[in-house]
Amino acid sequence: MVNQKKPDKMMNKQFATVGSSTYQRIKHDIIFGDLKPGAKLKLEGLKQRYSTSSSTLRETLNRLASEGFVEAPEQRGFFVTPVSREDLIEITELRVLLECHALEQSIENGDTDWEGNLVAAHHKLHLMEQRLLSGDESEKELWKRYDWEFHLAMIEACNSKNLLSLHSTLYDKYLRYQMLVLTYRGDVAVQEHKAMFDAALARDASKAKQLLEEHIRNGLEHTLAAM
Amino acid sequence: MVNQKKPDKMMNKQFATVGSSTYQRIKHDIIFGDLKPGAKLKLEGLKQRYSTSSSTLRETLNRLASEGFVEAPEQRGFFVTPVSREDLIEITELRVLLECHALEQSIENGDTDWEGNLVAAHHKLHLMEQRLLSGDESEKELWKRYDWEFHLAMIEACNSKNLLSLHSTLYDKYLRYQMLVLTYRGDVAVQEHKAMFDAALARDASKAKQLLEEHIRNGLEHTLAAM
DNA sequence: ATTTACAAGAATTTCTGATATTTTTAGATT
DNA sequence: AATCTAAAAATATCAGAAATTCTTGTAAAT
Repeated sequence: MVNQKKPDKMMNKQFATVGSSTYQRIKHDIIFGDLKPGAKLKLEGLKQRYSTSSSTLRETLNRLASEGFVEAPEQRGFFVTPVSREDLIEITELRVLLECHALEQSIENGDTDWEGNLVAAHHKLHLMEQRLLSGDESEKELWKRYDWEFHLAMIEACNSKNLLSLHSTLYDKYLRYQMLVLTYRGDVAVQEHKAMFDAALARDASKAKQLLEEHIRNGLEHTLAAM
Repeated sequence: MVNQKKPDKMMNKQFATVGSSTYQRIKHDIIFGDLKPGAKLKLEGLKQRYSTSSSTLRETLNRLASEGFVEAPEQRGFFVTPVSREDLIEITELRVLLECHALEQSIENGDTDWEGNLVAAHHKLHLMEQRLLSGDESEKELWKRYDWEFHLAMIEACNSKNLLSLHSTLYDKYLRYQMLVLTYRGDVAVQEHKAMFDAALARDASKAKQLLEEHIRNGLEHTLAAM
């Protein structure tokens, strides 16, 4: 007999509650630019757009405000956090600091599972990059997902939930800037990924860190130039 | 509790809205242990305790959840985030990483205002430490405020709002652990503060970083031993 | 004795609607 | 152009109720 505990709930497993679904959707729309930087977020409008009530919306917006995707000046409502060159530079510097540190720890602690996961993540990213190089730019979201999963796989064995959590938020903030300029660095980025991947598997933490730092900084230059 | 003073025209209004006041109060009660780690936060009870409605409370708890002071498992309500040795170690490592980096930047960029602020902050901290050494442990909140203001003054010229914001949250999390064991390291900490202060004023970034790292790690050992 | 099943009760999530307060706007005045 | 004020818009807060989910105690089954 197949063991199916709760077949009816498994369908809606993706987003259990209206609250978390709304959170995901608004965050997505901010990161992918559907909600423009600086835009006023009027409760009335959002109620319509996301088919939900003001209580749920205010909870969501408060969460996003505390993460830095939304600004909530006292008694003046909510705004999408504006973008700026300075902010992008700050975000990037922090990402270099945290991600490099996490990478070092991860390379030190990573076990066989970590390696396996990393190989898989790099493979999937590489396949996607081939498609992008051949001109198929149709699936930006998928591309960024694989990029995220690769970077996460690299640092996942760092042994610090707090660090992974901070890094995840930073990555999302960086991602918004990337989506804003919306260009692909092409073959260069592919090679950088491959080099980092090799250094990590070879457990060469020092080299991996250096490559990662260059990779992130190159991305910054590319994005700054396009702003 | 970390408290930014706002030199506004309306100083008499400590907290403008019910929401922000409730936020401050609950955060304070978590950090200072009035709301115990792991405790269930029942809406009914909180409504009474903080004299506010469930909407406002849910907004507040969502914010605190996103900062990591509260856990909000889906459809099971809210809990004060539990404590653990591992978490304390993670927090400490992150604080070393971020605060040392910020200190380096700050020493590099700090101008005359920065120096003046730092001198003042260290002076106030030092006065308070003298009182503590002479046995007057009556004002722990004040002591921690001066400690915070000193550490903040050290890194305030780092030129990164994002970094200062992350650091502030980390400091608060670390503070909860300190308040949990509630002991004073005494003369040793006083000397560490003085040495860091001198190195920072002398613009010796490398030495200041090293001293800061030791200072934070010594605090960790002290807290771990008392847990 | 331990596990399973299920119904009653408790708690949470979500929504509606109402009120007080504050901010924004638009028009009038200087 | 700058300022003031009244009206309109938006926000913050609250109370309460419906729907859903979780918890728990008790009975039934293994």
